[in-house]
Amino acid sequence: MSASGKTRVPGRDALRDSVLGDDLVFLLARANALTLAAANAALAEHGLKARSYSVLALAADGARPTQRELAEFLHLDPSQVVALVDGLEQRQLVERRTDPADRRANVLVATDAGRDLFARAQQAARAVELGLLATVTPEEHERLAGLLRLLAFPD
Amino acid sequence: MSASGKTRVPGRDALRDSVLGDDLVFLLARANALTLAAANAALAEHGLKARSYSVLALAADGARPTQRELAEFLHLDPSQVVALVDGLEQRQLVERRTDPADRRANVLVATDAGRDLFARAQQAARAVELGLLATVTPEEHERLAGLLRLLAFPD
DNA sequence: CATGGACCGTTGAAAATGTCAATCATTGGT
DNA sequence: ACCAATGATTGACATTTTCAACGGTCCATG
Repeated sequence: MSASGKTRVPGRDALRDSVLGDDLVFLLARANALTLAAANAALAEHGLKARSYSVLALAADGARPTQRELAEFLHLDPSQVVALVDGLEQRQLVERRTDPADRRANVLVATDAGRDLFARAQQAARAVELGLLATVTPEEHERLAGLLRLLAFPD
Repeated sequence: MSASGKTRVPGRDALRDSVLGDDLVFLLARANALTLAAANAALAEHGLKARSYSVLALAADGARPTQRELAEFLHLDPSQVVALVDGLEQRQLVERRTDPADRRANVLVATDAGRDLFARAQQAARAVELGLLATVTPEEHERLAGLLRLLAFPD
């Protein structure tokens, strides 16, 4: 062989060096897909997916979000939140409490069991995240999170 | 008022400061959703979505990818690639050529019209990307791309 | 050179997600 | 007291994802 010590499959990495290799939207989509798959796999043993994990997380740390707020924050349709909360409530991980300040709204609160499960699931989630970024310094890890926050919450 | 000069809606940003605010998987999902929506909106005037744009991009820069390679690279099921290519081929933006080296495989090539459209769409796509990261230095922009590549292509 | 297992693209169906409109109960402004 | 606006819910519909099966082609064996 000629040039360098690269271990690249011919067809595959010609694509990686193509126009899309610099396309942020594409990189984001692909990174998200892989990352999501890893997270779902890790959360499966707790009976959760990334979605239900997120809802449980927000219920578990006492923010007392309404379903509307959940929908906005998770970028979901309110009807999807209904289904998600239904699932968690049936498993007694979470309770709907009508907001005393606005009786149309339901506020989400985690049960003890919910907090327990979340604590365990969170460990798994953190392990995945560290595994994904194992090759990167903690500073870069945090920098990535910061830049993603900019994209995720454009004020 | 009391503490700081923050302009935060009470309910909304309590969530942002919750556990999920540091969760890479969540940030990635949300950033991806917003970014994808912006890209789709911008590409719509060219009759494309992020998906078809990606396929067209890979066909247009002469990498001559097979559909299998496309599927792997775009993290899609081969059957989805069929539909995507069907659409582009019907619009005469792309051609299927059976790979002379392996007559099972189709190689994708952009037509002149396809390259033209891609050139225009690419400008729109770049504008979106710059708009999304307008508040960030070019160095940080590139750093973000680099970190996302790590997640998107874990070798 | 014949054969069989693996691979490519295609099809079709099933499951999961995303999107939307209509409804009921409640709220808050006038 | 009224009425437009809002939160949750339901049900319908479109889109996306995932999977299994198939015909055509390749290639490593015998």
